[in-house]
Amino acid sequence: MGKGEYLGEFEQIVMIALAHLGENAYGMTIRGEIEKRAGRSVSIGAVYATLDRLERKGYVASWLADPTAERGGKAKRYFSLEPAGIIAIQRAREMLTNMWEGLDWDSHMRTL
Amino acid sequence: MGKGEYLGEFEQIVMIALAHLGENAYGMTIRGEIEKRAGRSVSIGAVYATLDRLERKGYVASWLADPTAERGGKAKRYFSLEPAGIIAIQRAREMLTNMWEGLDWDSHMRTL
DNA sequence: GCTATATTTTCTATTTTGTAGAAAAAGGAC
DNA sequence: GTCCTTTTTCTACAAAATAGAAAATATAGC
Repeated sequence: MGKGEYLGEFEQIVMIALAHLGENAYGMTIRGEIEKRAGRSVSIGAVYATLDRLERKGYVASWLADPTAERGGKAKRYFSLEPAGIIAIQRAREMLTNMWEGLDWDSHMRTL
Repeated sequence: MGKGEYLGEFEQIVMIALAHLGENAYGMTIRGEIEKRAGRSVSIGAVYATLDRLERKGYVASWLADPTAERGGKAKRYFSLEPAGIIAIQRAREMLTNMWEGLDWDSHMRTL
């Protein structure tokens, strides 16, 4: 895609989920947030692969947390939005808004 | 992607452009509409590749027109949205709306 | 008819995204 | 130490995005 200039569909979804979760964003909660809001099941592998790509692009940051004493398990890796990521997701949103703007959608509804 | 269950980012853009253009949607005008609204330059190859994919999925239909006497050139291939396409693009829009809904975006603006 | 020119679509190749799911880590409980 | 539980890693592959040169094909002029 040129050089990854624009956010893909799933990348957008992941970033918005991150924004909603705030301090509590890590693999499993991110996946849950997406399933809840988008009403769409996603594999955990898809979430991490996307998160890794987003991190490489400088849109999100991650760090390992100390293991909490909740009940065992590997340490969580938390994620947060980086300034560049916030700009990117805003841009993606605006672009879509501009695309939809002024559409006389009803004229297409006849076909339904 | 499962089995192409969801629309990709550019697929959405192309379909919305199609909706705006109505009767006058063919390769070149679609590309122009995207550049105008999304403010993003796209190669003609990207447009057609996406249109072909969308047609294979049954989201858009296309047909060759008689060559108009405007000034030579190959016959135009017009495109239009199919009912299934309209449903798909609506769904994609709703999904994104649900993702954005209720986001306390300001709390993230601090970083900017 | 031939040539130049304009318009639009095709084709080919490659990179980036999207996706799944099994395997690996690693801490707590007993 | 062995067995759960939670979470991340890894591997492999399918689909989407993208570019741009090449091919088609019609009109105009001579």
